[in-house]
Amino acid sequence: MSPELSVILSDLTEAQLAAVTHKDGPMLVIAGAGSGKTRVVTRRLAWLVAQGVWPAQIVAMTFTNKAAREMRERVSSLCGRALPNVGTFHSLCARFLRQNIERGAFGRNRNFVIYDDNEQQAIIKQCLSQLPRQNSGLLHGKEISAIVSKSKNDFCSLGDAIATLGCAVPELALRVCRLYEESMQSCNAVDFDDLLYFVVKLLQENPAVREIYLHRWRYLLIDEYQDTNHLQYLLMRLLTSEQENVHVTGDPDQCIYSWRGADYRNIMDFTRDFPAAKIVKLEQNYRSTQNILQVANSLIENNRHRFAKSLFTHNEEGNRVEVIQVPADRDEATWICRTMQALLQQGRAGCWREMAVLYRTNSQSRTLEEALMQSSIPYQIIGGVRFYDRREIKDFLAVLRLKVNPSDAVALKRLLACLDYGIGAVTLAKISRAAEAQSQSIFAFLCSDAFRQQFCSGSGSKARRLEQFSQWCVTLRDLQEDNLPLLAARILEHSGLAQALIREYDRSNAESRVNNLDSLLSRVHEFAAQDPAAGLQEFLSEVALVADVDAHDPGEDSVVLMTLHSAKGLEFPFVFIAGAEEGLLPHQNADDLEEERRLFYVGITRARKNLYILWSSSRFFFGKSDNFRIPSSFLQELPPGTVSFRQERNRGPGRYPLARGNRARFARRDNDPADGEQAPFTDDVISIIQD
DNA sequence: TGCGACTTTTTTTTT
DNA sequence: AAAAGTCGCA
Repeated sequence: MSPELSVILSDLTEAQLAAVTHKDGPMLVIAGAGSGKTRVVTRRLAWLVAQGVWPAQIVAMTFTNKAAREMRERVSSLCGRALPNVGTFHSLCARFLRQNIERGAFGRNRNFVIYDDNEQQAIIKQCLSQLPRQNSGLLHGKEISAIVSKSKNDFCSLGDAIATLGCAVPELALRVCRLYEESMQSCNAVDFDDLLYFVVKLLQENPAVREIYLHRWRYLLIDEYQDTNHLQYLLMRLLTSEQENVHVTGDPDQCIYSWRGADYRNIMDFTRDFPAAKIVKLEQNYRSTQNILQVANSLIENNRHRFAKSLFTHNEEGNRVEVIQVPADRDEATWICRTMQALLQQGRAGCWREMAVLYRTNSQSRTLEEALMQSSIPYQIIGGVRFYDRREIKDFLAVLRLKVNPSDAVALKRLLACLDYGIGAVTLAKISRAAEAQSQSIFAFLCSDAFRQQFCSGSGSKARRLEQFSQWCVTLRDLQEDNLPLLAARILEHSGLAQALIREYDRSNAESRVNNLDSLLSRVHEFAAQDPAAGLQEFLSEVALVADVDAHDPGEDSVVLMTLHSAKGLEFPFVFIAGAEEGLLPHQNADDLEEERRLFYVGITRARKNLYILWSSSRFFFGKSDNFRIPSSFLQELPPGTVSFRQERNRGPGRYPLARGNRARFARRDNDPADGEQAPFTDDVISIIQD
């Protein structure tokens, strides 16, 4: 055996070895939480390369960039080769469409832009506002996006999607949905779902194109298969040839995205789809203590719809899982901080990054954040407001997008709102109509002489402002530069965004926003360094597809805060699950109790050593306090011998002085013990940790 | 026509 | 508590 191969095959159990050394034909790997799935997947990829498969013939699809990046890095360190086709469903499809979109009849060209949810909503609102007066207000933007998304993810007609989802005004909804698709096309834009939808359409309607890719891509691997939806299933089928070299891995107990169309029946039915499939079950857990695993097992056994599977471990028994009741959400946060500090002081935890707080909703992070700041505990929050969602960043991105794609009406509208030319929605609508009459994009029209004749010939200040804006557009259009970072810098400079920010905000506030603009520029630098051939368009594509979890930096020594959803695939020695209350976990709006249970299961199985589950008798919602919270019904499903329940009666004195208006103080990370705001739980915490 | 002050709604999870 | 949406004034 070559030394390389012996590394690839070292330290594997029999089951893992079977999964790793499977070459041709379909395979299903049912991989329980912590059973070494990532290891199996990366070893198999390296093994295929060692068998002589070209890296370019392997396609591996994941849900997050982080998972893809990790896979690429591990494989390249195992076999020294880079795998070019490892990526998320969305990024691989985006790349495919850049090369092939003009082969389909989608009305888009290769410069298409990807609209995120906010931009999608902007388009939908515009469509809604075009409706006759008496009809406005009958439909919500969210309803429309839900219909559009469902029709693509289920690959069904808009009419069917409307019927399934139910709508008070179905005909009207249908009209708006069609209007939406037209507007997207006229902006040369696609939404997230379109990325996959168009690829599936294209492969279906173009057998010749499909043949090319089947020949090029010989081995298909799909990670987290339990979370695939019908559209992704169709994509998988289209990319699988008669040889059926398709390898999927997943865990039905961790299907937590059914609200996005994920259907765990895909994984259940895999052997029906591919009768020749070999199945490997990985049931030994290498991550958690026996106690944690027992808690997880007995919880998930309450689900009726599942694939029989029971995880076991040879790890030590470990501490009992703690369930703690606190009086209020602030106390929950304080208790967590105190416990974290105690864990570190006692040397039980080696550093901050070994600890994570998981919760059901992003809004829960605020209270936790305040307590962490006050305790001077370094933290990173994953999710909530993304860097790329910040106002000033989106403004900057809008200029870049307009430069690449002059049809981007949403970007144009956004810019008019933030650069104060004093041009509002009404004027823009007028210009838009005039542009349409000339069958030009708005941006192209703004640059034209026709626009100046029509709108700038008057002598008023308005005509002057429009003329100035027209000039601004022309300059933007004509900016030329081969060097990507330099181009971005010149565009920013020309945009006048920084000046507009300084005008709008007081000095200190503007400063951090201008800094954010600069840090976007440095991201362009990093991007260009990584991929020198890439242009603005590639940068924008990548930016549109980054997820919250992708921002998680495991190298940074800080406590991690994130939703239970984002935590899938990660592990931490010490895990705190906050807000285990009825209405929150399970969430009141959830329509599948079993999925909520799986979500809790995912949270529990993230923990290696210690697991703390908290619930609070009162909590702030929508600015009001709910004082009658009851514990999650899931807590009753935990095995009593393995869990210890306790009630924390003390109220943290920190709650009152910190109530409001003191954010600025938190921002300074100085925790002065003399100010009497030390939390009162220290003794209790130590007793918990010692038992 | 544009903008600021007021009122209403919203928070489930995300590529 | 924050964001979005509505209304009315300059």
